[in-house]
Amino acid sequence: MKKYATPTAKDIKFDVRDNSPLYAQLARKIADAIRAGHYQVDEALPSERLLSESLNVSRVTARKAIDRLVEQGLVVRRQGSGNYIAPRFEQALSRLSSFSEELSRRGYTPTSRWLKRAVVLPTTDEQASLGISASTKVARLERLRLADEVVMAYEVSVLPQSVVRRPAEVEGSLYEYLGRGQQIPVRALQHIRALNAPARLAAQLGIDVGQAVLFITRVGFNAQGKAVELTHSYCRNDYYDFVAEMRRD
Amino acid sequence: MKKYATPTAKDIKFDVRDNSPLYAQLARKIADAIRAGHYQVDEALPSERLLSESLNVSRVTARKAIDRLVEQGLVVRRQGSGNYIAPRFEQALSRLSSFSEELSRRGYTPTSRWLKRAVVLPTTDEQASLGISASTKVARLERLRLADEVVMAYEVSVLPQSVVRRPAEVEGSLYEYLGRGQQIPVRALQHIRALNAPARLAAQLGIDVGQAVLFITRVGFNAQGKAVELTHSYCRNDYYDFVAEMRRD
DNA sequence: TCAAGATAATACCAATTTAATACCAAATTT
DNA sequence: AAATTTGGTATTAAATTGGTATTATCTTGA
Repeated sequence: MKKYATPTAKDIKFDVRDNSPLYAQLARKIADAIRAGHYQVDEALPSERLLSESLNVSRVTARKAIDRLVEQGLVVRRQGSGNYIAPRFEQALSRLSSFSEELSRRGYTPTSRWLKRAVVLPTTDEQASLGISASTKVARLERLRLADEVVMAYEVSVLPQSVVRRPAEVEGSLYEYLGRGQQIPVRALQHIRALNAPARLAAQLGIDVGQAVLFITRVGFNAQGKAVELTHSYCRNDYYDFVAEMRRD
Repeated sequence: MKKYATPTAKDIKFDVRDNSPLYAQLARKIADAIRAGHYQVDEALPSERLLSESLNVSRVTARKAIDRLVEQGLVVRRQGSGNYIAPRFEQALSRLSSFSEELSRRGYTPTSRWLKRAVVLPTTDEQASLGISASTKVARLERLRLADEVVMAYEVSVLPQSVVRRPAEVEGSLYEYLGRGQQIPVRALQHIRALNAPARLAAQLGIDVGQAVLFITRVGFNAQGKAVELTHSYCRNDYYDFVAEMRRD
């Protein structure tokens, strides 16, 4: 059998106790490797022949495995070229920076007025977003965000207690605090919506009731892909706007 | 025809574990170098011949790699002069997709109800955003955007007439139309704000006056870095939300 | 038990990439 | 203005890659 310089199939192994079809096992192994980040987006998988030879299966088997990955949207085929890792997470990439960092870069002085820093039990929404059980305690951080003494946003952050042991110690930048524990989010999904400010929020932001505000929900993931942060931001729209640079690829 | 005599470039791999074509690997390598700040904006890359000789690949391969960088908007070509790092490059990356593309990907059927497709003179704002003179005519496209027959957004796009000669011919996806003329935006700056819907907009979107809507202003740039699109979108917030994935780098 | 479907192997087909070569066109340098 | 350098384009051969049809075998369920 032909040997290759490196583990071509990138650590794909078969489980002898698994009696599901070979191609299904192979598909699962490759999918795991992709999700574990062993391949970059747009990188080619080993060719079907290479895969089949290095794993000692027929090419059709390897091919069927890849078929499954294509169905799952993990891989795209290109005849004559290869099978490529499909763009993940809709490939929407953008620089992730915290409120503090963003404002500092623009020359403002960011401050916080703390409303709450406590360890509590999570709501069901928070359990779902963070992937934790009902009994896993979380740190809940509520504060007003100010730029040069002007209230810009009301923000609620919820993080597993394992990530923020002593919430009261968080002072300025949450990300700065997290960075020390290697739990800083490297990826986040943000949902951006508009919202008519209800009475309590309006009072806190110092705006009229019903005024449109940006409502941003962010789930941040650490380097291991674990959700470590759920933040709801209610941003005054007249002082702050959200800028995104986008690219086509 | 000469046989691949010398150590064929096929054996040269920048990353032995990467099965991607050579030019793709090279493109990624150069892109990484650019992002790492090894080149200044406006600085020339090594010439194609120099690149190919120093890396022992054919000029076509080096050229294809650069092609990819140009498509990504990282590099601009100047015949007779060289390939230069594109201006205004920032590391904030996010996938740029049009309304149509976004909805299609989510399984909706996007349609448009056209309100206006005309060639007119630009407003001063539009002149500034697109970098054109007061006498340069523009195509103004106004439409309601629908997903599965439900009004999702009201959108106004303004483009230089040189880019859209016959506005009335634009039917579905604007980007699809632009793609044929090689003027498709590869980069865009979006400002996202919240807005209380004024009467006219509310009527068009079928919502109450004062209801919060997402107001998105987008300036799109083509591969040469020229502004080719200015689009204002007023999005119903209850049906559509804007999702952005962000990364730290 | 036996037939239908799933699974796997083999062989051949078609698209694409790589590469080499030659030459054109635009910009820069001398 | 001429020479040089740079990107732009076209053509062709060979190698590589995915695409597909066929067949044998195994598994599954009526």
